[in-house]
Amino acid sequence: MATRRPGSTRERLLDVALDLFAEEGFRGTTITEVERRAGLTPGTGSFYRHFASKEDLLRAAVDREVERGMVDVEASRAAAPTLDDPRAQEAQQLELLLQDIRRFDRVFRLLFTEGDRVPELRDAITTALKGPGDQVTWADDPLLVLRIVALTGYHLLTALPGSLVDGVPEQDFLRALARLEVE
Amino acid sequence: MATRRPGSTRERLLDVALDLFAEEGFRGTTITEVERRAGLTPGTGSFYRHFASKEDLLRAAVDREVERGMVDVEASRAAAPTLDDPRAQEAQQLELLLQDIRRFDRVFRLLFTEGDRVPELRDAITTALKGPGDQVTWADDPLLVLRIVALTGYHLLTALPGSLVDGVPEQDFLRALARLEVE
DNA sequence: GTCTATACCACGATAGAC
DNA sequence: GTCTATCGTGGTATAGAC
Repeated sequence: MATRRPGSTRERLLDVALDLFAEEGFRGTTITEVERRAGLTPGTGSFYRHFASKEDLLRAAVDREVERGMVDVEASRAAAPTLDDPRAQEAQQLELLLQDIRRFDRVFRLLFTEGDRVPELRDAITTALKGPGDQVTWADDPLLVLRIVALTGYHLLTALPGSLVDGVPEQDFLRALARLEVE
Repeated sequence: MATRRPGSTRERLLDVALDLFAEEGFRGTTITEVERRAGLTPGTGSFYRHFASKEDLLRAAVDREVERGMVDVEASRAAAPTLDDPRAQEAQQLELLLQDIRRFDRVFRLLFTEGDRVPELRDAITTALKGPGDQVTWADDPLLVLRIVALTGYHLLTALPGSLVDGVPEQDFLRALARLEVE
């Protein structure tokens, strides 16, 4: 071992793998770099004592992240105070939704870049992300769908310096979204 | 030459490069595949008679695409009929904006995936995309910014089967966007 | 301007000592 | 469970004949 870091080696491998896959893409991520960041000697195949292949690592990392993310989303809902004012309630809902989107940022990026290459990945994520019971549909609530779509666009554009939403305070954007109405 | 295709070899190389880079990413794209699709014998270095390196190809492909895109955007504006009804005008504006976003789809994806790796790429695209005179800002027109952000989200989510906007007809979405008002 | 051939290296993966 | 050493593959790039 080189730098001792918290968690089992397997867990550390999953941690760094998700970061790397999301930032560099599947092909852009090298096992050597994964080993390095996990505190193993880079270039040695120590990695393969924990996972069968690079693809195996990708699947395991995404699986764990989706599960964790869903737990977090549920927890944030449970922890949110119940508000009387329907306006405040709506504002809170938007804030939570943006939180959710951000929570799934890495898995989301992976979905865009590697979704076609690993179809089961796409299926696993999309079915997980919309959850079992509380499906939002365009037919039921177009305004809500529109808001989520806008939040997604906001989140993605925020990652691009120099884009439209550069310097738009989050609170302002959320407030504008909350005040939208279909005329 | 294998399959004779229109345009000079250099142009064909740029064509296929943009597709491949956008779909497979920079590292996921191989010179061999570029050669194959351009009608050259794969695996031979014929490519290098036209470009100095793979990075050179990326820059050239993006440069050409941004220039072409801007021409197309201007042309679509010039070709659009002038409408009297302000409602119809707004609807038309949204349709044109969605067209623009789609026009830049490949360059947009590249911006997301390779923006950090090639910073000048990001700068070139972002400055080009907002154009010189007609900058839209949050302070000036928040509703318009919000609409563009929503269109961007819609465009990106459309690429993901099983997502929220799956099966939402474009016309419905545009109409809803057009009828939005800040209460 | 395209091909043949090849140098060179990075990467995924395995075998085996400790 | 980590290291040393190594194999095989495939990818960027170059030299040179045609």
